[in-house]
Amino acid sequence: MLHALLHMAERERPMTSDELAVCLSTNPVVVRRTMAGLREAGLVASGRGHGGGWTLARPLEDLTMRDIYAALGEPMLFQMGNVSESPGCLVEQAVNHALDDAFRDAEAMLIARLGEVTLAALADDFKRRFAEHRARLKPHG
Amino acid sequence: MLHALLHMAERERPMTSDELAVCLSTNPVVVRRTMAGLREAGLVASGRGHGGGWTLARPLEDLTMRDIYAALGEPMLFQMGNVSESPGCLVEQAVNHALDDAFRDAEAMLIARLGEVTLAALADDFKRRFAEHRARLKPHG
DNA sequence: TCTTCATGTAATAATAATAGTTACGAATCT
DNA sequence: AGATTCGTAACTATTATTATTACATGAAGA
Repeated sequence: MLHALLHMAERERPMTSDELAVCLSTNPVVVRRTMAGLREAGLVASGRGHGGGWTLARPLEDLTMRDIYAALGEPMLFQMGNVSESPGCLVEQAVNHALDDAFRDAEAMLIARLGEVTLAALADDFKRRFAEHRARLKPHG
Repeated sequence: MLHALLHMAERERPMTSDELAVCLSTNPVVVRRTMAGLREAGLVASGRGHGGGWTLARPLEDLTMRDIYAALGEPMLFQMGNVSESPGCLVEQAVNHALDDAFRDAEAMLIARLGEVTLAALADDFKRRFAEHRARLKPHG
C-alpha cells in the first residue's frame, strides 16, 4: 500500500487500479479491495468512469503510517494474537495475565512510532536512496 | 506447549506423546515434532521404549517463557516480518530505516518480560484460577 | 443516447502455510 | 521375543491468503 500511495503522490492525474496493480505486481481487484479501506478512512478518493481512478485525499505531509494502520483495520501487530483473547482455558488465562501489560505497552509504543513517520518523510528517504542507487549503477554518467 | 509442560510437572512418571496429544487435543507426531525443539534446548528429556516418554529436564522454577521462546527457534513476534529484511525494494528500505529501532526496542522489551515469567509462577496462577473455578461451579460442596 | 472506461462486489479458484496422518525404523524394558 | 515408545520421512487435509472471473454500476465523451 505504501508503494501505491507514493506512486500516486508523484502523479497529477488519478491512477487506475490496473496501473497500480502493475506497480505492485498484483491484481486490480486486490487493489480495489485494499484501497476501499483507505477510502473509507478518508485517505484516498476514487472516481469512476472515464478519467477515474485513485487520488490522494490529503497531502503526504498529513499522512502518517499510523493513519494507514488505522485505515487497514488496525490489524494485530503480534503473531501471538490469541494471547489477549481469554477463552475458557485457564492456562491461557494465566499466560494472558502475565503478559497482557507487556503486549499492551509494546503495541502502544509501536503505534506511537508509526504516528511519527509521515509519508512525506518516507518519500524523501526513498528519493535519496533512489538517487544513490542510480549513482552506483552509472557512476560516470 | 505450556499446557504440556505444566501437565508434565504434575506427574512423577514420564508422559507419552499419546497422552500429551490427548491433553492438547492434537496428534502424537505433532507433539514429538514440537517437543524435539525443547529437548534440543535441554528443557525436556525423552526416553524410548517401555516406560519411556517425556520428562522435564529442569524444575519449573528454572524455566521461563523466554527459555521456551528460544527453544522454539525465536519465532518472529511481529506480523510484519519482512519489515526488517531489506530486500532490493527501496520503499521497504525506507520503511525499515524508519521503523527498525522501534521494532527492535519492542522486541527486546517483550523478550525481557518473557524472561520474568517462570513456569512455576504460571503453574501457581493456574492452580489459583482452577480452585476459583471449582468454587464457582460448586459453591456449597 | 450510446459507447467506453473505470470502480464495486460477489463468487470462485489457486496458492501457500500449517496441522494432521500414516507408516515404519530404532531403541528400551520385561 | 514381544510390547512399548520415540524418531522421522512422506503424504494428506485444512485453513488463510491471494488471485481471478464475471457482471453490475456509475461517469465522461462522441
